[in-house]
Amino acid sequence: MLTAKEIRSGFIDFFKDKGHQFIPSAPVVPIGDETLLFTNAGMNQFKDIFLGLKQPDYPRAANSQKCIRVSGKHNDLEEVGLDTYHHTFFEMLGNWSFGDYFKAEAIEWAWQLLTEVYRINPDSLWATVFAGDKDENLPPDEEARDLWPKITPIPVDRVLKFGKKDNFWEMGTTGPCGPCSEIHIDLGPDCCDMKNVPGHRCRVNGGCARFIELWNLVFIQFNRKSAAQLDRLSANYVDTGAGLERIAAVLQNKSSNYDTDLFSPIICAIADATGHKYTSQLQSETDSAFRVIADHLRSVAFAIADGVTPSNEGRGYVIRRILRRAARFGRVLGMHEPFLYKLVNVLSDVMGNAFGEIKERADFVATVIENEEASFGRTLDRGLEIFTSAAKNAKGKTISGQDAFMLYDTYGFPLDLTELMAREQGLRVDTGLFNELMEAQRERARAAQKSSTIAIDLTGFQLSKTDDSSKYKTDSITTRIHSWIKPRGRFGADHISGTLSTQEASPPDNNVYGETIGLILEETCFYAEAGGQVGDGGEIKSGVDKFTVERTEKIGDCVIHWGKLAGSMSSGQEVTAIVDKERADSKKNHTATHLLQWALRDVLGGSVTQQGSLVCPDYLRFDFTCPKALTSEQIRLVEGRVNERIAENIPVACAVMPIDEAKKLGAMALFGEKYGNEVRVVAIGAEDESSIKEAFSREFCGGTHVANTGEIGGFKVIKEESISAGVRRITALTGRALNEYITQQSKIIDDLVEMLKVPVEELPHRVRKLIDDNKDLSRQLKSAAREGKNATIDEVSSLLAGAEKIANTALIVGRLSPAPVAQVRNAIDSLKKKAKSAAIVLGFAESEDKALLLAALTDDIVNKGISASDIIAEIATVIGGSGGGRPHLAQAGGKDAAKLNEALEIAVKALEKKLKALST
RNA sequence: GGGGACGUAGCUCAGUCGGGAGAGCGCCGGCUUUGCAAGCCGGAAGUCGUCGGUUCGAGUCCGAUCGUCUCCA
Repeated sequence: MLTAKEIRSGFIDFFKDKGHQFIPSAPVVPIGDETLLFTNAGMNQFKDIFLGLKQPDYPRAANSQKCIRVSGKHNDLEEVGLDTYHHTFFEMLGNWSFGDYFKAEAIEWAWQLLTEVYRINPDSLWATVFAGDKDENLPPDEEARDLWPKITPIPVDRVLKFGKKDNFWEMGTTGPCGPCSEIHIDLGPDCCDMKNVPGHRCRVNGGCARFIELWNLVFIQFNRKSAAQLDRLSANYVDTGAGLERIAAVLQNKSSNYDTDLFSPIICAIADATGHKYTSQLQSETDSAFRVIADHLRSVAFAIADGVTPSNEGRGYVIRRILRRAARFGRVLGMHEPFLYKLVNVLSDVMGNAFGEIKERADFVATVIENEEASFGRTLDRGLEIFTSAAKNAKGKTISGQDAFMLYDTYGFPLDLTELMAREQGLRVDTGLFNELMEAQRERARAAQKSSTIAIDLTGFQLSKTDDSSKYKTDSITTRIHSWIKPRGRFGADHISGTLSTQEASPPDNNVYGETIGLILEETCFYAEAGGQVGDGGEIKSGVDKFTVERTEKIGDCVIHWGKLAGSMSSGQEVTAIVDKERADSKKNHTATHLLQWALRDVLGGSVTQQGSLVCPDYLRFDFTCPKALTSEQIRLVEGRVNERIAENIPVACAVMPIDEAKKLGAMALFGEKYGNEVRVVAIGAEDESSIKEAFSREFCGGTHVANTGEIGGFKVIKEESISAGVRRITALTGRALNEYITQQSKIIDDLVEMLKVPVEELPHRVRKLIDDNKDLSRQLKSAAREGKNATIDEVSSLLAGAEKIANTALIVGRLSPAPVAQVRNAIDSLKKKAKSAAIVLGFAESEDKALLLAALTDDIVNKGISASDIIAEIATVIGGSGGGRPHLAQAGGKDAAKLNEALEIAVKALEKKLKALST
């Protein structure tokens, strides 16, 4: 029996024999492709070739591609675990022809591999071809239909025709597309899982498990320009895909992918960890949990190894959702504490040979998973409390849709968990309303999305290859204009040559006044955004005519300068391209980034790995793996190391070499980054190419760098923060920006010195003392008020002595000297205790235009229906203010301090009246 | 990119209509006990995330900002 490892290498070796270049799997995170969350097919990394944006390095290629399918057109997330073959993570075996061989060879080799190498019984295989589509004006693929029986021993009656849904492949709404031909296998009547479905008949594409698709051969021969327009491509491509997991199941004679040796070690490890047994049953709840966990572990682990960490947006959010789904199914198996992270080692054993990254980063992956599991535990705990109150709110035994949605949307508590717990208490959940609210949320997000996405579709433009090698050598060159990209409508664009102008007299088609357009040169010294370094800005000039470059982008091999034209320029015209002076700042920041990475590894150890970086003229940012925050001591050490190297004015050399040679030299590559066969190595500490071995820092890098570290001028970390579990971010400054920063900081210090009138070095001590004194004083004030050791109490006591009494209630009204309100309130409290029964109104003037009044009543008076807030409201108007409070205490403020005495007199009269009314 | 929630004592949180900053746990002291656990009595502990606004008065209302959690794309 073939192992999965043998099946994988068998595939690759077979196609190597047929002249194919083996291309390693691209990362599951597509670099520089924001249209795609995750790599979801083998062809992703060749997309630019199919789009005609890039020339292939080889005419034929083969690989086994790591794929994740969780969103968009192929969303299998909710299906996983319920059947034997849906996965969020899988490997796609594929072979490609880029304008080389076509249908005949693709069919012949697929058949040969399946029947001769994998030794599948030819009698069980079926083929399908495209039947054509009248609405689309697409002819049937007669060529493929004729080839099958001609090239292979398959009988004509086992070559079936299917429509557009099954046998026509499209990448998106536009772009390359073509008919496809699939190979299916008949596993025999026993494998049908739809025997109970009335009217079911086992057949190819019939929906049951007896016939399954093994391999899809796509023949790309058209380019879709619009829904109505389909053009024939000049070159034909072959793009094939076969799921490794499925083939392994067939060849290992298993009815489920989860029973193959790709999964069984993981399933065993889950059994060990949970104490449950896996019985390979479809209807079993615990077995489904096993499958979900095994599948999700693979997605999450590979995504993390390729640089995604759980977060609340984008790819990171998808990973969080998958991981939490796995954790939740873990609860079905009784696991309430983190345990998924323990499975990473087993996964690394199974997959580590084919995909080294999972082995190298196993510890990091496990740490990230463990943290995320723990965080999910906290989310659930909090959700449980909120669920309890939602359950109390339930009317008519139904938890409202709003409550269920709030639990989900705000607190991340899964709906099915809400439903499960509701059932346990004999309650239902209003899922109808929940779904409505969910849809409204989606609609909001979609509506907001439209206005912000500006993606210009350049499909099928056959863009030229720009020679941009001089970007490393110079900031200005003389060259010629090749062509233009002119945006049209919202997402479309035209690729044109000729003259564009901003002069009023020019024809409307050529007038681009105020528009952002793309300029393509024959050669350029502009650096296009890549590897974390932002694209250059600058000018492209010819006499008085000027094109201002705002941003530079590389699509395929073509460098596009986006910006605005002033004047008039034509294709073929000679121009001078000049990069902004800011480029020099980017160079400093980029070399400093390499020094930073070296220093971090020096101080923190070799486990520091780059997770991402941003180099722009103003600052640099570096993300790296590190379990906890750096101490200020560590940051100082790192800064010191970098600044030492800058002071030593060490030379920086760059060299282009084969990737194997670069690896041998120990140059650091970026995880999750894809490299070609030739890589550029930037070495700090090497005089020239020949001495690269002597450099202390060697990195794969296509960016621009200073020639000597001394040019950097200085380095300072201004921020250290966490961006997700296990990943820290450092932001730092060099050169010009650092100078500006220092100037600004020292101005602040100067201001403080001026304000506090102390020498600089005593500043911290002085501020500390101010804070301490302040704290001390407010504490003293508080305790003085509490202990009654203040003038207000004395004043108030003397008022009590001379107070009028109405039916045993003391009527205390008087004016006090200014005091803090809290102190007066406190005095009132002690007064109330002494007087037993009292009505109190006190006032004082804080300043000429600010007076305060307080009214208070003992409880016995309050109980008889008099309210302090009524009294305060009445007298507050006298001093031109307003106020309020509660029945036993109220306060008011006003602007007219001169009328304070008048207000107090009115208070006396009002209280006398009320108290007398009570006593009669 | 667009929503929602949260930020109050060392920790977990309450704080209604804008009107005296609170509880439980923990901490400190005393008593009880051979000791421990426990109990009783007492005590300390706060920039209510930060900044600004409205108001006589803001933990509470409004705006900005930082941080944490969460959903959607």
